[in-house]
Amino acid sequence: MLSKKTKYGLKALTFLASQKQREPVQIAEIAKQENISQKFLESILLSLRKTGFLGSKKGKGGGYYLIKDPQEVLMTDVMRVLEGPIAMVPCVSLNFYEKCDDCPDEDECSVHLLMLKVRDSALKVYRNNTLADLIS
Amino acid sequence: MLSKKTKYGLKALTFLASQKQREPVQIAEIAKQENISQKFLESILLSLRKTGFLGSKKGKGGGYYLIKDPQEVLMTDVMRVLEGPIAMVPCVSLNFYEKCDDCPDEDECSVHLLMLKVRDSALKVYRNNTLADLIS
DNA sequence: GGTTATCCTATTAAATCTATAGGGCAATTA
DNA sequence: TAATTGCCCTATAGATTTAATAGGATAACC
Repeated sequence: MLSKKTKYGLKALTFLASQKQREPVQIAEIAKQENISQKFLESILLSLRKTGFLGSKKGKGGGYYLIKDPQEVLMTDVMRVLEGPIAMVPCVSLNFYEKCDDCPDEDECSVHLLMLKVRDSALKVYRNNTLADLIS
Repeated sequence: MLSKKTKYGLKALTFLASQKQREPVQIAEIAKQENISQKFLESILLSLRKTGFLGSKKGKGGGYYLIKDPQEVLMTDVMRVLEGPIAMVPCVSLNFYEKCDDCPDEDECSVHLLMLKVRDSALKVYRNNTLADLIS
């Protein structure tokens, strides 16, 4: 299940991307438009800034704005920051690999095999979609 | 993230499918071989029986056994029983559809659009894989 | 210097997941 | 028919994660 954090994060990014000018938008404005709890959104935007997706400006006329062009923002990167691993099990994760406690041999594991295929298919989608593709 | 329930369920199904004869295997035996908590596995196997994947036999010489041929057990069906919806958001789910509270219009929603693609790609994998494909 | 709006930490409420406990019930075997 | 075996079922508890809230610190701008 997709977390609310990711859902809200994606909506906020899309909102900022579809803005005519690249001028700062206040958290309150985004929260209102997208029906998101303002305080919760605050922490999400903060993490998107720290990971290089957004810039921010304090004080009057301040807010958040997109740093890169929407075409250059890959969904793989966004998803990994917001949702974490794209893989459904750590043992098939590219960026968050971890060995399973059970499971003596990954190559013999049926779950491993299946989840590898699922990961690849998801990866394909995320790699072929940028923030620009989400704007309808 | 894939739940332990699904992981264990898949392992158990694979274990039963790779059995030479189609004779009942005790819970304890499966739990030991696959490093699974026996009591937890018990409830998982029970749900797999109730949903028509497994049969069971009580008393001495009893246990669980596969009902269908492994080639006929689609991963779509297994996943939906064990893990629930294949979609990452209810608004793009085929079998567990639900409207979002926020989001006035699904067709305009960027998350909806992206998750539709992800669902389709996952579905493709699950539809093209049966229990027989998991046995290496 | 006051106003605006982001920044940051801590805390909590709720939900879900994982596992355990304990006994009941049905089938088999002797 | 009595004992044994192993599934059947419910309840519960601990742990983890998620979602949201509270409250103030900090920085920018006029």
